Amino acid sequence: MTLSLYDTMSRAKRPFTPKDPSRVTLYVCGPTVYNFAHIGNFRPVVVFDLLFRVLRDLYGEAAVKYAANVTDVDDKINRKAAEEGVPIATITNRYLDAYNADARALGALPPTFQPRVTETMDAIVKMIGDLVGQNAAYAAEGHVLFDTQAFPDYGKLSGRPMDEMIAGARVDVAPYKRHPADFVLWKPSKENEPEWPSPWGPGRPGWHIECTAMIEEALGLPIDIHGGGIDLVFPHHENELAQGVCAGHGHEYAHVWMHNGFLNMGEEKMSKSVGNVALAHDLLKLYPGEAIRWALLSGHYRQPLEWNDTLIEQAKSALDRLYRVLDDADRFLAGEAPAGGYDSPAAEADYAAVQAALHDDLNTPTAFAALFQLADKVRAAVMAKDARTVSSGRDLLKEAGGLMGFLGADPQAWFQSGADDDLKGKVEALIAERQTARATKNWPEADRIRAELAALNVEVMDGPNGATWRIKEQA
RNA sequence: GGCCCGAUGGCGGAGUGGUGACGCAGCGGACUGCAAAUCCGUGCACCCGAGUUCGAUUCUCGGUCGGGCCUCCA
Repeated sequence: MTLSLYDTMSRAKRPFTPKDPSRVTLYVCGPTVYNFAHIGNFRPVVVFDLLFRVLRDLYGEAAVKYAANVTDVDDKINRKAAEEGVPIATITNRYLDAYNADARALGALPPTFQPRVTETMDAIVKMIGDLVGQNAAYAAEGHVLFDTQAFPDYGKLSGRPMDEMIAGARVDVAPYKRHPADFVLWKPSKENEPEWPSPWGPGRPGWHIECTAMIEEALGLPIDIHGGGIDLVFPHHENELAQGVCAGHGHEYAHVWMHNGFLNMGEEKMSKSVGNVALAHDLLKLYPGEAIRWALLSGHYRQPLEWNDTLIEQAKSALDRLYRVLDDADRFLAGEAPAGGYDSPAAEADYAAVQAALHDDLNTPTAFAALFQLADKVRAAVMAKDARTVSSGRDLLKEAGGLMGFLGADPQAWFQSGADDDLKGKVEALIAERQTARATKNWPEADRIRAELAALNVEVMDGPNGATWRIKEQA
C-alpha cells in the first residue's frame, strides 16, 4: 500500500518514497515557548503526530525519526521574563512543560527529538559560517544576512516571484541589506538580552536559521518530510530552504513539504460560555483530550477548520458512540468463552479502508467513516451473538482507532472520566439501592434515585444484566 | 496592490462527470415500568451565470461571498 502526500513545492499529491526506508525523517516547526499555546498551535501537533504514526505503521517504529523543535530564544520570551522578573529559562521551561503535557493529553506521541535553540547554538553559528563561506551570506553592521540573490530558486516554494515581493513589500528595508528580500541570520542582542559569541560579534540567531541548523543536527539534511502550518510557507520555510541548500548540503532540503490549514476561531462568542477557551490548556479541563484530537482531525488537514463549541461536542458524541460499541462488545464477550484468533474478512476490509484513507494524504474524514462502518459491524455481531466476529471485530476496531491515536482508553474509564473514587462509591451505593427498589417494582423510589444521580451529573442505564452508569457532561 | 485558497443538507465534513460518504442533531416507529442505549424508517445538499458534455455538485471561464499570506505567527 503506498502512501501519497500532498507536496506544497510541486503542488500535487505524490507517492511518498523515503530516501532510506530504514531511516525516515520528519521535521515539524514547533512552538516558541513564552506562553500557553493556542488550540490552533496544536493542529500541526496532532496532524503530524498522525503522520508520524502512519509512517511508523508503514516503515516500523524504529525507522521513523521525528524532530519537532522548540524556539527558546525570542523577543516575546525576553519580554515575559522581564515582566515577571524571572530568568528566561524559568519561562521557557515552564511553558515547554505545559506544551508537552498538553500535546500528550491530545494523544501525541513524543517526537524522537525535541531540539532547542539554546542547545543548538554551535551548529547555528557553524551553519552561518558555512553560508558566509559559500558567499551566500554577508556581514553588515553587526548583522549577518542571507543573500537571497545567491539562491536562484528563492520564492519557488511559496510561489512568489522575487520582484513582486519587493514591489509589495510593506516593511521598511534596513539600509544595510543588499537586497530587500535578504533576511537576518545573526543579529546583535539588545541590552539585557541573552547573547552568544560568534565570529561576527556577540548576538543571537535569526528565526529561520535555527530550524535549518536543528534539522541538520537532529536529522541530517536533506530530510524526507518537512511539515508546519501553512502560514510558515513564507517566509520561514522559503528561507529555511534557501539556507539549507546554499549551506552546501546538496540540491534537496526536504523531499516533501506539508502544510496544515489554519484553525479559525470563528465568531468571538465562542469563548463566552466556557471562559476564554482558546488555550488548549483550558480546553483540556473541559473536554477529554481525545475528543479535542478528534475535533482537530475531523476535517482534512489541508482545509481550514472552524473551531467552535459545537465542533467539539460533536466530536465527543462521535467518540461516545465508538466507545459504546467497544463497551457493549466487552460486556458481551465477558459472558462468552474466549473467542480469539478468528478472521473476520468484512471487518478486515474496514480496517484496510481506514488505512487506505490515511494513506491517501491523511484523509481523516474518510478514515472516520470506515471506522464507523467497522463499529457498525461489531454492533451487528453483538446483536447476532456472534462471539467470533465480535471478538475479532472489536480488536480490529481498537487497532484501527489506534492508527490515529484513538480508542486507547478503557470504555468504562471513558464514560466515567471525571468521577473520583468518592463519587464512584456514592454512585454504586445509589445504584444498588435503586436495584432493590426496582426489584420490588417501587418505581417512584427508583425514579427518585435516578433524579438524585442526575443531580450528581450521573446517568444510569438499566440493562438486562444490571445497571451501568456514566458521567453525563464532563464540564 | 500582489499571490493563494475555499464555497456541499440544521451543524461538521469527505467525495465523485451519471446509483444523494460518514458523523452530530431532528422527526416517526419498535424496545423499555420510565429513561438511556440500540434497532427500523425518515432528509427533494452540492454559491450564481455561461460554456464543454448524451449528462456537471464534480471540468472551463466569468461573477459574488468568505478566508489566508505578503510583518512575529501552527
